[in-house]
Amino acid sequence: MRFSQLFGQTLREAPADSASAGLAFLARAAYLRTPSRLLPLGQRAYNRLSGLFHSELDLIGGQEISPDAVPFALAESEIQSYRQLPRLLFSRMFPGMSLAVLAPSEGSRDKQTAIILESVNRITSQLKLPILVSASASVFYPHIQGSTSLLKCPTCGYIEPLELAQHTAVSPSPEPLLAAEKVLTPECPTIEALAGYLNLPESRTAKALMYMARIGDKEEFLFVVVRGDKVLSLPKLKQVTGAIDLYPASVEQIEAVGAEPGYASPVGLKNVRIIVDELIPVSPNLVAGANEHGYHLLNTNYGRDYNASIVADLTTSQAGDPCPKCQTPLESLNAELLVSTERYIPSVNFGSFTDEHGQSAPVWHARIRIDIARLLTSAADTHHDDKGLTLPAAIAPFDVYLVALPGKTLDTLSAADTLYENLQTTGASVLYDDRNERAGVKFNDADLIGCPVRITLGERNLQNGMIEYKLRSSQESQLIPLHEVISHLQSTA
RNA sequence: CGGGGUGUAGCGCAGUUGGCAGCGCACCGCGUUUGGGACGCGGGGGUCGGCGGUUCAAGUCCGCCCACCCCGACCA
Repeated sequence: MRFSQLFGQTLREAPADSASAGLAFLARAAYLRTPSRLLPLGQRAYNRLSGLFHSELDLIGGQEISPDAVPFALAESEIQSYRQLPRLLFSRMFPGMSLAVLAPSEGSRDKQTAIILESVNRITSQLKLPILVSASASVFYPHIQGSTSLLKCPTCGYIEPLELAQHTAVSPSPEPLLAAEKVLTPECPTIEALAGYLNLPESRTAKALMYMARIGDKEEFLFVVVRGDKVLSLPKLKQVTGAIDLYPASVEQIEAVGAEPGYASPVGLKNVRIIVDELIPVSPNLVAGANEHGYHLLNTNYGRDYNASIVADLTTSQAGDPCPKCQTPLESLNAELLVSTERYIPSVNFGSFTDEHGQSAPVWHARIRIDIARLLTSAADTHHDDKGLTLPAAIAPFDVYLVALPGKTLDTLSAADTLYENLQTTGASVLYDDRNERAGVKFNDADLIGCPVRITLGERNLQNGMIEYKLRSSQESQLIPLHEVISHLQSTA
């Protein structure tokens, strides 16, 4: 590629709202304008990164399908026998890759997932990217400005996003159950107001949350109860209910099931799917709504006053909570999600097959999304210096940055043209800076864009038949005879 | 959800008591330069985030909305 033909220009100053140093350099170096708007240089780096994953997936039997082919639907129509499992499908669609594991059992699926994570790990270690793998098999890039909050155990290394971290089981409080009692609680539609009015800690209250859930092709009203001091985790609620989508119920929908917005309670509700957090059954004598405007009930107790169809861990953790593995207080950190893993509970819509014993069995699915665009920005955050990008050779947009400096007596430009042609015939990708610019401009852009090798053809050295050969990663350059450039490049590459 | 901030040329920014929309970089032309972001002269480029209001006159004042950034909090 001749630089004079390149689409997109380098910037002397980064956009003011650049989210990170790496993103600032990617914008300055004309790789991209925003993380989702790649320019040709950025697309080349993206393609190389994508190619690394493609090669790894080939090695472990991954097979590509078109981006709009739905793996669930394909499994239903194509999988008949246990001999056809497990399979790994993938498709490519910006900003990354979507993988689907189809397996004959939970164990097989998790094994396939682990194999994929090993492949991801080989690439991230090749690129020298520091990553964290969560207990739920997602991959994160730790970054101070990351948009995901993780909890990490400093002792055993347990890592999980805030919303998914498990809680340690709490044994029931020995407190005797008291009789329920209706009390007047004016102007107390929130837990904070209620706890303040009754002069009780928020942990002595039960909080009701109402959602409409899309489960399969049906819509269902969910009445969720968590303790007043806890925050509901929507991802956990999705997991335990199998809901694809959740959204808050409207006032009309709440009233339709017999509850009172602001003073809602599971006590006395009929024909409603009640789901409670696991802390509720072990927390006696909680204050809950009375389903009557302005009133709450003291001393409600799970099991005595109401029951639920599901009792599960439903709340978000926070820094300081005990590690579920070793009880050490968890620490929080920010990170970017690079690879997300979702493991599904089998469903009739996911396909079934005949197993070794002639019995019908459901297909187990996992979906893994690799965010290649974010991997690129993470690589830029990891690999840069004060002059620009220093991306690993495997994902740099070009192998060689060829600088031609015009001379007074020698025709350096046609010498550079020839070298450019010759380099390309060896298979090297070359960004040839043929612009009519001063040397400083070219060198600065070379540092900014960060191709692993820089070759400079100038009159000063060409008089002696030499060119200047410099690695982006090193400070010094070396002089090499012009006719040995190609062999030198091949021996060091 | 609340509070604060920002929004003006591709990028970075200035714009005072309301009075012709500016600067640096980038871009175009000519000339001089030419090994680490040159210089001179000339030039082009604007829905001042959007809608409405006040006013003879709004980038500027008022109201509403949108987007992004920072901080905080979070619910039936």
